[in-house]
Amino acid sequence: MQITRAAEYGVLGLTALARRPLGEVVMVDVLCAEEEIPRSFLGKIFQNLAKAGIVKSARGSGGGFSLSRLPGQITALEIIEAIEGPIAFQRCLDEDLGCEHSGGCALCSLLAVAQNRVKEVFHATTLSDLAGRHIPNSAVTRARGKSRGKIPLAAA
Amino acid sequence: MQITRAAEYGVLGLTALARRPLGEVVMVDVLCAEEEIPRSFLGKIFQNLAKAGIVKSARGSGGGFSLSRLPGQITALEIIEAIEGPIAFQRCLDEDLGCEHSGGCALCSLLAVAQNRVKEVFHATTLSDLAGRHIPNSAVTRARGKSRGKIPLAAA
DNA sequence: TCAAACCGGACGGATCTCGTCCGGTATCCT
DNA sequence: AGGATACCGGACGAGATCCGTCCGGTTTGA
Ligand code: SF4
Ligand code: SF4
Repeated sequence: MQITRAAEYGVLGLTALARRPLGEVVMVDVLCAEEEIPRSFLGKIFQNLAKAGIVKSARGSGGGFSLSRLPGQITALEIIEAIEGPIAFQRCLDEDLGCEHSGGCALCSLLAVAQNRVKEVFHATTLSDLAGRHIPNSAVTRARGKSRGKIPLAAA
Repeated sequence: MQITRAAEYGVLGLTALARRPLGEVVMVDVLCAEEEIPRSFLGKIFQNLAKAGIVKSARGSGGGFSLSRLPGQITALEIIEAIEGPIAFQRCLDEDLGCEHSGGCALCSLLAVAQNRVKEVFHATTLSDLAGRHIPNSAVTRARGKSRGKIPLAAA
């Protein structure tokens, strides 16, 4: 019952991208430094994001990634499903290669509801929402290094 | 992003128990047969349920498990958390040994909401709800064996 | 031509999942 | 008392998944 780190890093990396004007091309090295994510891992994750059409990739020198849409038009659901695959609480809810029991199963009905609730939440949240209430990891660790105290909140 | 089989089996086993009058003592062998669950696995799962106070265990010959409360007073949340541990979408949401970033993280706020949605759903569903809309696995496979067709729905 | 940057798959250690097994203990029956 | 029965609890192990890393290949710009 957990989101993977890949999804977590993906979202974090995208917020770093969303902080910039639309279309600006940024290398994964820069994103990694800002959010303190292992470099080669984020590279791999962004490949999926590119394949899903959420970011555009530019190769060669001066290349990198750029958002392919406005942050307000990218939902958290899209991002997470692009990275983790479709969210499915149970095999019967994903593909129909699930068990034959589906028709009369106590769990299926319960899990279907629960799963749809989280999909709703993820669908209603956009990348710009996320970026808005986010403080980059690098800023957090810098502050912690200096003052060993509270981190000032962005929206407070 | 999945419920484990242990939780699935646990719920299924409990519905089998809930089909009987309150307090009736049933061996795990019987529960397993009804819901077609590996025997030694369900035994292990019911140990957790006993520890959580959801079922009572009776040892020795003629022993087994019995519900310790009315099915209407046992929530799905209880059952699942007894088996899987607390529902936590992310380490920072579980214990406070999470990352220092919590204060300004884009994900924490999103995941906290999503997680609470599923907790609500699980909390609002009781074992009697589940048992009511459930057809035992053994009945399903028997029907499939005979007719190779549709399984009649309980509530339709 | 050369260097920069992504692409894509292979790989490996760590952890978790799904069970099984077995000796121990409590209970009941005779 | 002596079995037989059934849960207890921990160890074990095969397999899958997670978390990254690595490296050779390809595209692009200078
Ligand atoms: S037993 Fe129920 S919840 Fe589990 S896979 Fe089958 S239909 Fe789905
Ligand atoms: S980065 Fe955010 S979501 Fe992830 S563990 Fe830290 S506070 Fe929680």
